[in-house]
Amino acid sequence: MAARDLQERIKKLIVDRRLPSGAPLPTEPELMEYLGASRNSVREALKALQAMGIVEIRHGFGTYVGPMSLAPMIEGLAFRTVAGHYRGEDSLLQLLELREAVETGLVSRLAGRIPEPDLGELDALVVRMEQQAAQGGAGLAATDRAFHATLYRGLDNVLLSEVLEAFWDAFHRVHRDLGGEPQDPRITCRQHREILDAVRSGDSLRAEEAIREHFGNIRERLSTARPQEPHPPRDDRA
Amino acid sequence: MAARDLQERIKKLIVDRRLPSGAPLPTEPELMEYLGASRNSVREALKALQAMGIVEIRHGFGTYVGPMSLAPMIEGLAFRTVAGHYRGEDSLLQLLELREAVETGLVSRLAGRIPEPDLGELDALVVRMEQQAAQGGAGLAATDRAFHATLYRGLDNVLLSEVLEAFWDAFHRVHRDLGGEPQDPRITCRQHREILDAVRSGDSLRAEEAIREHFGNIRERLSTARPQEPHPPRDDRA
DNA sequence: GTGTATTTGTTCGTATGTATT
DNA sequence: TAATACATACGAACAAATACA
Repeated sequence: MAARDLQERIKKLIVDRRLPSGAPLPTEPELMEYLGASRNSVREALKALQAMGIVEIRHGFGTYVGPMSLAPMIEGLAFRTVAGHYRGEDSLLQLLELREAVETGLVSRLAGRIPEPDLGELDALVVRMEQQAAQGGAGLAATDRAFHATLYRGLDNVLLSEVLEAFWDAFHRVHRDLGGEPQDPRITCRQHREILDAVRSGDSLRAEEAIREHFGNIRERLSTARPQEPHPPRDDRA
Repeated sequence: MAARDLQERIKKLIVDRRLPSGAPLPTEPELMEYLGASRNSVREALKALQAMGIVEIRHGFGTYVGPMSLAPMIEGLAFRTVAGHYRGEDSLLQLLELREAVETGLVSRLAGRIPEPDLGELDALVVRMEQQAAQGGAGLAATDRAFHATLYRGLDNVLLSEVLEAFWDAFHRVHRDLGGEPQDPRITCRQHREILDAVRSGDSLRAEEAIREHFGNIRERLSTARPQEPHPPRDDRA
């Protein structure tokens, strides 16, 4: 029996039965009978589906419908970027440009249309970012991530928000695993403040420019730091 | 031995040895010895990596480093969208809005900066599209895909282009599998012509508006056609 | 075209670890 | 603590596809 078919039939089973995220899947013996395949074949199919985030396997407990998050996409993007980097491509720069291209387009549409509570939250995030910058910079990355996530929440499109977060995660994971130098925290803070002021004022062009400058800063750090690195890479985590 | 580790160690092997796409991986017996695991465990790890597009397994031939394409991302997005649709979410609309948000931002940056040969190619594509529309509409989808791909080629970022194509593929695969009605070919042709004229003229706002109108057209077909569909879904292909 | 070696695909049986009851 | 159900892991065998002499 073709292994490729097994994956498709399990996916079909999830869709047909309208199983929501977290719903239990049939056990392996049940799947063996339902699919007419051996345990190993079923397991290989489940492993592949797990890698795509479609199912979730909990040891000694059972198999469940996955959270349908974009985590596998992050995984794939990150690996593609790391592998490309060590082969001499400027894959990390391309990933950064991808983020820049998407975010500049979005922020200009968003300027002046961010709900008040989100603006307040962004204020608080910038303040926290300034505190963390003054105290050595611990936790800065998380705050930066939250800032970008909150900024684009007003788009009211969960998928779009998740994609942006996925791009952020992939970039920062690769940047960290490759030992990239962190930004100057004060400059980063100032630029986030400027982004917030711009979108609050409703000036699309200014907001776009603020984002562009923010990314320009990161890009400079990227190109000046290491043209190529010969040392063995760190292992990236699950 | 944790199965999760095996995947990571195989990925690490690829990166450490700087294996390019298409390079042969060690055979399963070799991996068994190198990783100190049984054949079944090795195979499960390989299956998972295959699902992520990191390795490619060819029956009776060998295992190779994958093409690192975004095909798994398309697969994941498509399934997530289909599953969400049948659970009553407007996931397909969200996917369309994701494309619209990204493309409107990009086309305004691109207006007036598309190299002449690409403009000529776009011309030819619109002409072909009009021919296909007149002849019943066969092959229209492929031409539409090529139009969007060529349009954003000038961004000179392979990753960005691939991501956009991935979004296109995911949307159209789901739309087709869900039995969505095709657009009116004449309207589609006219809108693509307008997009081309706008970007050629260099008018950013006009280009943005043209893209928005194009997507607005698709969105209407989407919302009027089927609020919810109770019939069992088609199987989606590998 | 045949046969053989290599490599992946599939299956079975068995033992072990883990969580629920 | 014991019993049960489940996933995890290993080893061995045979089938199928491919390459090469």
